[in-house]
Amino acid sequence: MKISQLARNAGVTKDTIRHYVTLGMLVPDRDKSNGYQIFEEQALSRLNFIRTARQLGFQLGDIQQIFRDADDAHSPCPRVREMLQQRIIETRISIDDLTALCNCMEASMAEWKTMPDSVPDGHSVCRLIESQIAAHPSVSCLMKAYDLDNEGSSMRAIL
Amino acid sequence: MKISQLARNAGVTKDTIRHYVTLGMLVPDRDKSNGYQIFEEQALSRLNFIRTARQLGFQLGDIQQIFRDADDAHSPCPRVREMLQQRIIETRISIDDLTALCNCMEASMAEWKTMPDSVPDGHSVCRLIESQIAAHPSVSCLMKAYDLDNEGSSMRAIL
DNA sequence: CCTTGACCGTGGGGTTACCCCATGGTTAAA
DNA sequence: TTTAACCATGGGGTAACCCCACGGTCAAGG
Repeated sequence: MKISQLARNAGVTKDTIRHYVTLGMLVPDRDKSNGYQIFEEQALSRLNFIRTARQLGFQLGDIQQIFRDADDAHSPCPRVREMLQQRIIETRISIDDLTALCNCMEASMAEWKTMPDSVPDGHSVCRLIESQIAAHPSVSCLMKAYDLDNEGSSMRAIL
Repeated sequence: MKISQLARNAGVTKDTIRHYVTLGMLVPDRDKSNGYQIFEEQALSRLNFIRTARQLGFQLGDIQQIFRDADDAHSPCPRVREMLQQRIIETRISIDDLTALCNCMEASMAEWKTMPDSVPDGHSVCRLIESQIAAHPSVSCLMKAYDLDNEGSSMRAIL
């Protein structure tokens, strides 16, 4: 199989395949006459594996590690379980962060409903955004979103 | 103010400030004797503005546009309202995507509870992940997460 | 006066998972 | 034989920085 056919079969772009080849995640044979990459059926399984793992939240580095484990005849499964658990935790944090962001944005939109458009002068660029700059600037937005205390010290400890 | 003091006052790194300077978002004076960057009080307001806008989900490119508007004495506010609305939509989509991913990961973890660790052979790398490769591979995971139909044609249209 | 440590600027590479372009060679069909 | 489709390679770009190294500058203590 040449690269275009593999790409079609796997539903990825040629660039993606080339990227995996440079990372050593796919190792094609070469047609000696012209240097073309020749992929076996196994490459398709690998691509399916990679796609599935990526859908599960694994990064390419993780997947490379899994392949290395497998090449050493070690079971990658314990590591896979650990990594997935970690990804779940990270993903939950991302969701919480984005939810806080969304709340923050919606609160701002609501506040802005009653505010006029300002013309910038030397001191002000955009009063809408400036209205959101608070006394404890580094934590104000998240404090709003999370409804934390006024002092914000616990939050600052986290940040 | 020199860069370190500005960084301390604003709660960002020197590299961040340098980054903004190269993007033209901050324009320091120069000490002619040694070339050091000299920042005025206004730079601090700008950094607060940038941080707040970033917390609201704006990208640096958006913020540059806002600054350009303000420099032209146009009110950036209408654009800011539009952009924030768009960011809210995008953020909601991201949250939905991550939630689907999280459901997918948790479903896999649950399925794997009863599965043993496999030793890799020529055909299998990790049976845990391979158990998730489905008949319609490009949509299987999202289909599960969204509980879509078996055929998956509508999903494929989206992808 | 000299040393030492903290500061400064510049330039370059790295991160993630690719995408896009240009160049030049190859192949298969008409 | 032309021509369109394919191939490899190399390089640059994405977002928002972080980190390192090199070499110059400055201020305080001995």
